[in-house]
Amino acid sequence: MNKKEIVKALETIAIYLELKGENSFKISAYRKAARALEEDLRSMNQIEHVEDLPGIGKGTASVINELLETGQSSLLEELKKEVPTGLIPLLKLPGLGGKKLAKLYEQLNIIDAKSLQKACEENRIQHLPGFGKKSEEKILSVLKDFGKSPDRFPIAMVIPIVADIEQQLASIKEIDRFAVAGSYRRFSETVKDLDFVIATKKPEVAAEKLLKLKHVSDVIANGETKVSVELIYEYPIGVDFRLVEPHAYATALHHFTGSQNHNILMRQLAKKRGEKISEYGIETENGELITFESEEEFFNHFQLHDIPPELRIGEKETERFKEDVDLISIEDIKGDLHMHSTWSDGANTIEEMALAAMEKGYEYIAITDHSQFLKVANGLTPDQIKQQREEIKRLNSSFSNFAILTGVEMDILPDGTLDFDDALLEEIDFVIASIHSSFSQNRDKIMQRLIHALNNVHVDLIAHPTGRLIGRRSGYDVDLDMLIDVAKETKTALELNSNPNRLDLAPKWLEKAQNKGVKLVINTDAHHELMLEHMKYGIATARKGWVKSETVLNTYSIGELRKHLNLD
DNA sequence: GCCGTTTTCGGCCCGACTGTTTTCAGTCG
Repeated sequence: MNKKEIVKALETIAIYLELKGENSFKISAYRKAARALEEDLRSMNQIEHVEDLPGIGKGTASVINELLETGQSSLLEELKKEVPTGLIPLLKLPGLGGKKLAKLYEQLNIIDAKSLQKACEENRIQHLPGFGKKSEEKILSVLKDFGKSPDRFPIAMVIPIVADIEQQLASIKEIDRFAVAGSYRRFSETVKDLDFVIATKKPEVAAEKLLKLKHVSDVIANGETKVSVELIYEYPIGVDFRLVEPHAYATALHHFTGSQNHNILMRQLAKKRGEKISEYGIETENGELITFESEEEFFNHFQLHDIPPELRIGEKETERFKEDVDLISIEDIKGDLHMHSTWSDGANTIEEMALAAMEKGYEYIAITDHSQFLKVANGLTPDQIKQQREEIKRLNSSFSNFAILTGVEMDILPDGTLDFDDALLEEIDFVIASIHSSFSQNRDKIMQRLIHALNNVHVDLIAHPTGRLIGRRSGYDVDLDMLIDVAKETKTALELNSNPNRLDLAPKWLEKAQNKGVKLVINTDAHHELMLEHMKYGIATARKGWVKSETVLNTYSIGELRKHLNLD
């Protein structure tokens, strides 16, 4: 059994224990053990004694060892016999947790959604202790929408929603300051709901106005400090607003940004010092409440450097940020090396793209229109590439302190060959190779295609290496460890595509690539001048992978870049 | 179930809201 399967088994055990209404610390012990395994970089056969990992003790170690030896867990098998499988999806219903479901199973023999609905309709639930008429009505109503809308939303889908909410919040005059928090602020790939922290001296008035926001379809909670609503855009999405007094804004923002596990780490840290963290501030031993102007000051209080939201994952950040951590930031970016113009499927001319890039303070861009194979995107023929070079030459002569590199995003064809021959590629400043076809080929064939491209001396970059679209398609079957190794051998860079639908490569692989000495390029793949703005999403993703600016080619000055690409 | 410079028992992050109670359990983040 491999690590992934063991982690899955431990998590499944935790779910079953939850459904039995077990002690919550016991449940989280199994989850902790699963996390401990996941975080350890070694594979199962490289770990000699699992018990040595923090968070794994006698009990969970014996489960792990049994899984390793027999491929089964007697505990899990036993639990499966005791607890009906149909209860598991019901844990996702809002308002129903393990304890309540355990009660429903024991008292009314409810084993799945169907029997739960029946019991509600027959009014058998309202008589149970701890339940009432309202609980019954609520369960019926959540059952109705069960499974209708997606579990989590891809980040790209909620970006415009957040912008819309922010715009409305800005117009409420009782709100002093506000910010989006939660997994959106941490820039997770997908988010379940949205959180906003609001500083106000008039919480009642502000709360009232929040209930009148556009798209509000339901009010989930309406308290003094928390307003929870459902908004309907394409799908219904939950939005929590937390109202705090202005002086508590920084600690509240930290608290509601999370992650949950990051907060636990911070609170454990505080506890060791005899202090207590809550959203309202830090309570010292003598009962004094300290608040802060900024999150940075809050972290400094614990002798930590400012931990950016993207890295608040609850793993090693409280250790690593004892020191100053060198991470890439948006100011380091000096150019963008993947974008399209009206020559293929872009919306703006080359000149417009260049002007927009200058506006952002860049030193250079590369124009990388599609190659001839990609007919749907109006891919360029060799002749057109040559004509385009003339236009770029003309434009360059009119610029001072800015350069356009000639480029192409060349298709790696289904048979593994490249769309242009070497003689043409030789003349192009920046050559990107990428896959846009035959996604369903097996791993061997996909790797054969990628490796052929990597081995071509003219290819400078592999774009969106996995082809994934977050929440929509998983991409083609790439052996990423092998891709990284071959990229290192051939001195080819790998792309971090900043388009929020892609974010490809993902942070874990960026970290691996950087550790192996592979260079990265963070590009927007803009098809419109406004999409040059997507760079910030790439930066956030890079920071999640602990990427340093020296790893990233488009932090180089134009001189350094030309030298690296052997253009002079 | 895990853990230990308040150690082998008794804690385990902390608080808001709801719906049930009549002081609190369960759920959620």
